[in-house]
Amino acid sequence: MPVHNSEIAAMFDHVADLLEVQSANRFRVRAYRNAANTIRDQSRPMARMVEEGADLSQLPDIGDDLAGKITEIVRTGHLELLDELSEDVPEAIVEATRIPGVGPKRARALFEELDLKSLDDLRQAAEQGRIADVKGFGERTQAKIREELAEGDITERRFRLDTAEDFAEPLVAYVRRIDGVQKAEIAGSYRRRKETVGDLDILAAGEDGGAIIDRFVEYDEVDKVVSKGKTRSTVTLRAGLNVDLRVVPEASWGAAMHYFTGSKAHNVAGRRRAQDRSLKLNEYGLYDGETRISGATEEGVYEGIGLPWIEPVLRENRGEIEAAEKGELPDLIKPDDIRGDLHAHTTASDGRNSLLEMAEAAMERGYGYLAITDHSRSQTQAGGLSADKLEAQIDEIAELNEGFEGFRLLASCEVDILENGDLDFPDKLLARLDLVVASVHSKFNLGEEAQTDRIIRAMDNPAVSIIGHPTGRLLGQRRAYPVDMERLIEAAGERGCVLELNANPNRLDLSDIQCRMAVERGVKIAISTDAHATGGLAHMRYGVDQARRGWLSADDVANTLDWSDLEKMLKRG
DNA sequence: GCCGTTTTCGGCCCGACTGTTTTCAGTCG
Ligand SMILES: Nc1nc2c(ncn2[C@H]2C[C@H](O)[C@@H](COP(=O)(O)OP(=O)(O)OP(=O)(O)O)O2)c(=O)[nH]1
Ligand SMILES: [Mg+2]
Ligand SMILES: [Mg+2]
Ligand SMILES: [Zn+2]
Repeated sequence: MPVHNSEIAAMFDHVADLLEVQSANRFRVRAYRNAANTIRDQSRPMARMVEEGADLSQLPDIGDDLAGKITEIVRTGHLELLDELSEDVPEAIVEATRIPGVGPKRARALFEELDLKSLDDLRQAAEQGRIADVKGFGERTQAKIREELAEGDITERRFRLDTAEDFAEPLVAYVRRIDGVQKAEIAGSYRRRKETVGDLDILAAGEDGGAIIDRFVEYDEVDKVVSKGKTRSTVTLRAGLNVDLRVVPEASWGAAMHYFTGSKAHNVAGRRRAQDRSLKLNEYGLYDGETRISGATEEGVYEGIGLPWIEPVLRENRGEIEAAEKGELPDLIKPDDIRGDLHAHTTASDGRNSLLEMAEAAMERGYGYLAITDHSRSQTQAGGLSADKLEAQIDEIAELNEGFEGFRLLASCEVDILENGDLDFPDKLLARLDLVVASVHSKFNLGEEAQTDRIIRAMDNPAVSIIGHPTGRLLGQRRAYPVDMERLIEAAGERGCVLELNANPNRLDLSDIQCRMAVERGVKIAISTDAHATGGLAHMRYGVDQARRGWLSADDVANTLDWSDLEKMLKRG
């Protein structure tokens, strides 16, 4: 699959950036951005859809023109419009718009007035005091640009959800203690439980926003106050994380939660629905003319635009509004539905706790089972087990199980998928296990087709129950290895294999969209923590949240079954 | 550039903060 959706989307976003610098019609700019989002959200590759002759203009926000441009990109690898725009607009202007407070208009003005060629030119101009000479710019803007560029890195940094929690929980507790704050909640992508967050968005209810914000910016961890008004403020924490605080009267709480939870696309869709009903929706309420008809609760806001309340995890404008309208919202899986964990390590390989300790921790969580999945022999750096050691572990598990009531350890392993798709233990040994998790831990750069073939070949072995962390990505550290997810899912479906949703907040592999595609094709998902210590079992909630973002219900998830049912489900042909 | 059971043309979400502004455009959420 030569051109990926993410690349097509990036090209459309780039077109939008360049058009914006040229002061093109802003709705045309928005059309490219909307199309980019649509493409990014598709589980199927555009390239494959073009190949099949699908009508791309059926996709939301893709019309005949953009369908043609997608086809052009798929066929040629290029977009003529983008090539032309790139000749006319220096890339450095687009780069400059990444400086907070500098948008397309001001970036272009600076580059043209001062005849700049690069970001480094801009930095020098700021240092030499030439920016303040440009009409419409002053000392403050100049100082801000100088500071931002001196700090070096202007690329947007995103934080893992678990990292964000460490900052968010004490901060929202602080906000709740501020005089005059009636209540406060974290909204934004954090409330939607996105795998990474760009910032923290905190909503507070109170009458005197100015006073509340004065206290907010005094928070110990605040490094810089970016902006500060009567209803909203932005600060940067020492860790580099931005925090937006929004303060509204309690009567607007629901509308403001709706607004601040987003996503932006979900908000815009909701506001358009309001328009269609001759109403107006903003963060203060839903209005019929001057009259507020709702706003205190989210339920009231949704009701006013003819919808049931929608779970925050679904608010991405990926069909949830249409589903809500038809009363077809999914019955999302809940943490309580989880009956056990199917991926965990012990001191036998690279874990930090014993079989018994892991078992006790699992029982404490109310589980009926825990699969012990230590590494296989090729994983020498991760303490991979020899065949003998695994045999011994199987016996040890059997012995321990005799002492448990209403709980059992499952004898398993996380067996390496070797380069040719063979497994790292002999079939005879694998046959003794309750289930087998097979994972790729080496040769990430085989190329998409070979990598996909490799994993499918592993699934050809009927011993394989689950494919572990199917893309190998590490959030913020390592990209997924190239793999054809649609083909992988189809193959898993044909073979009765389960795909793992690795719940470690460092992985969350599969993604929300991939989970959704899998269950749409009838493939079950195992939400597994890959715990390397007893504490790791608690990562389950991240996996459940990710599953919810993928529209999964309990029925779609293998480890919502009791072991007796799960055992039957895992049995292959 | 997209879209439409009241439209195939004329709309396109709506509001806060900033800086340099003499009345608001730009940027951002
Ligand atoms: N109506 C409307 N709401 C917006 C717009 N931009 C942002 N919002 C709302 C929805 C967002 O979820 C919320 C917080 O904005 P953020 O920029 O922090 O986005 P979000 O938290 O969704 O993602 P993030 O992980 O921070 O990048 O504000 C907009 O242009 N219009
Ligand atoms: Mg945010
Ligand atoms: Mg924000
Ligand atoms: Zn692994």
